[in-house]
This record gives sequence, C-alpha cells and structure tokens, in this order.
Amino acid sequence: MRSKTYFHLDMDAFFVSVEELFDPSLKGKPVIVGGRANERGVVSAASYPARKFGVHSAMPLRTAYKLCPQALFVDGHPERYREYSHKVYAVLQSFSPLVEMASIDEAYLDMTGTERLYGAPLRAAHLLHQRIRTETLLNCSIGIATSRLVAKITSDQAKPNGVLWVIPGQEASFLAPLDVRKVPGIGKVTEKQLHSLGIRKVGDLANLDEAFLAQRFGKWGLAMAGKSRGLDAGGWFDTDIGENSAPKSISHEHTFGEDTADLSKLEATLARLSEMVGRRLREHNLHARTIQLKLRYSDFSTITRAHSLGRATQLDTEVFDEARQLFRRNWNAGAAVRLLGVHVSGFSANTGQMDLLAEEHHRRWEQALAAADKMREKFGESAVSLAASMRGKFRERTHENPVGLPGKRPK
DNA sequence: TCTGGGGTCCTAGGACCC
DNA sequence: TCTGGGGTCCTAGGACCC
Repeated sequence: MRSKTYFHLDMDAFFVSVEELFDPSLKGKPVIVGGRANERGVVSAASYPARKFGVHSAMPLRTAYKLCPQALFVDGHPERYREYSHKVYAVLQSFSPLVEMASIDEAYLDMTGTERLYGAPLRAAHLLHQRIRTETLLNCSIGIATSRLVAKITSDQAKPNGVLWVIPGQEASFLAPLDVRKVPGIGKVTEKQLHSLGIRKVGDLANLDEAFLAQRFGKWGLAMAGKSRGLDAGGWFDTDIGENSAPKSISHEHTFGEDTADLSKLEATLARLSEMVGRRLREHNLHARTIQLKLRYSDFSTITRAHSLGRATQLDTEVFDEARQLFRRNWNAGAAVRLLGVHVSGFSANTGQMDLLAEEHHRRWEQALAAADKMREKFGESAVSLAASMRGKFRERTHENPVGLPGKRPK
C-alpha cells in the first residue's frame, strides 16, 4: 500500500500576529494577548520577543508581568481571529479539497496523490506557505509526514515560519530524540509518570515492551506505543480528514473579577450564561438533553452537577431553570464563588414528542428568542438581555412569561 | 505561578434491563 | 436467596488541546 502524505499547517503566534496587523506599532515588541497585566486570567498568546523572557501561553497574566514588565498587554479579539481563520481556510480549500481545521489556527490536509498537480511534497508546501503569506499577510509553519501525528510534531519543529518534511520511513528516527512531551496527548501528568519510569525521550518509549505499557496505562498505553513509532494510533488522530463533525457540547463560563457570594449576582450570571448557550443552540439548530452546572469556589475546588431532561431543548429559559435548580441544590450557600459555567450536551436534531399545546407554546418562545438573536446581531449584545431583565424581575416570573421578557412580542 | 474559556475524549461506578 | 454477565445510560471527574 502506498503511504499517505499529510500536511499540518500551524499559524505562527496567531493571535499576536493578527493584532499586529491591526496595530503595526506592536511589531517586533514583547506582546502578550489575553488581558491586562494585573487581571485574573492567563496568557492567550505571546510574541516571540516576549517568549524570550519565559512568557508562554496558559501562564497567569500576573506571572507574565513579573517576568516581562515592559511587555505590551492587549485584550484578545475573537472576532478578528475567526475572520483570519476563515481567510486561512479559504486558501487551504483552494489548494486541496481534503482539509480539516483542527482549531482556530491549525489545519490538516490530505495531500496524497497531488504530485501531478503540485510536484513533490516540499515544493507543494512551499507553494502553500507562500500563498498563505500573500493572502493573509501572516506567517505559518508546515509539517509534512505520512501520518497526521508526525505531521503535527513536524510543523512544531519547523517553527517559526518554516517548512519541514519527514521522509517516509524516517518517522521513528525523527521522533526518537524528542522529549515525550512533544507527543500530542502526553501532557504534564503523563510526562511525570513516564519520567518516574525513566522514560524521557520518544525513543525510550518506542523501545519499551507494548505489553508493559498496556498493563501500566491500559488502552492509552497501547496508543502511546503506536505514537512513539509515528502511527495515528487510536483516538482522534485515527479519523479521516474532511468529515468535520457537528459539535458535541456547548458551554459558557465566567470567572468573576472578585469572588462573590451574592445570590442575585450569581443567578444573574447563570441567566446570562444560559442565554449565551441557548443562542448558540439555536444558531446550530441543536437541541440538548443534558444541562450541566460548573461551580468553582475561592479555593479552586470545582464541582460539576448535571441533569438530563426528558426532552431536548434549545430554550434559554429551560436551560436556565435547570442550571438554577442545580445551583440551588448544590451551592454551599454563603461560600464565595470564583467561577460559574453552563454546559449542555446530548444533542438531537429535534425535541422528540410533545403534545400540541406544548408544541405551540414552545414554537412561540422559539420565535421570540430567534427574533431576539437577530436584534443582537443588528444592534449588539446589550440590545436584548434576559440577564438584565431578570435582575429586578425574579419574583414576577409566571408560567406564561417565564423569564420576565417585555410583553411586546417582536414582529 | 495564584491559576481563562471553549472544547474532546476517557474512566469508573451505579442504575436498569435482559 | 450471598447470586452471573453483558449492554447502555447517567453522572462526576480528570487529562489534554489551543
């Protein structure tokens, strides 16, 4: 069987690079995207000059400030990143039909059998690299290999702004000297466990007996054995490119600027989060059966509590009612809360059966909420807010008017 | 170090059913 | 009633990714 050819394309310092397009004065400076230096939060992205000081993504902003006080701290702009992600995707699609965005700033391409069109893999990759640069004004790095896994590791080795090809047959020797942490799926915890066994390099992993790994790590051990040899063994890597699946869950969460035990503030936040979740459900035309609350206290201890409905919903009010019930039943009352989250899953295309009356009731609410969604699109987030209307109106809620929306129905 | 927000996948126990 | 085995659903938590 002929081997496959995969590209993994990864944008360089994506969020920072996009911000630099909007504000060229940032170029060449230590830039940190994610928020103000003294805010609660973490670094979303750091420019290469900032990385020289030890700043990296996921690091607390306050820590980043200590390491690099002269850095320019800027807020993130998700709409800008989505816009540029779409631009990247458009270039990729014009290049190959087998494309899959793996996240906002990276993609896989199945380039098997495209030699007649583009020539050898390295030549094709350089062509793509140039086209991305021309069309988006952004730098990227491209890894080429016979598996998605190795292509991903390769693009990381190619950074910044590089192209790298692992010749078929050379996968294991390419991987062998790399730290186990370079393998996607091996994080902090697994790395530590492997280190305690004296396994530090991918080559050490490849030399181990599979049975030992299976016994020690179960299914995941077998997958690691395959990965250490460069195979798309098990899990997400083992799927075909192109079938971009529908979302499996939708969630929104909020960390308070300061922890709070104020019930009305907490429930207003739950209402706002439920609203955001409901809107996304309707955008994707999905109905969810399982509603989950996430609750994090000051000491960072975190619980999740879920409940599955008899019938799936896409209504803010039903999501909110469930989330609030879960909250009231599980909140250690008086304890200050750091974070609240609302998460829905168990999607189905329709809601299952309903009697005619309930059907009509729901249809009206769905119409009203869809109209509200449109108004938000037109006039912005603050135009219509369940959360705002909730604040003074908790006690006035009735069955017919379950969220205290104004009486006038949008046309 | 004082720890965001949006996801995916996996494990494990208990309920419930055959 | 000292008792099996498999399948599926539900729930809680955790590792990991960008």
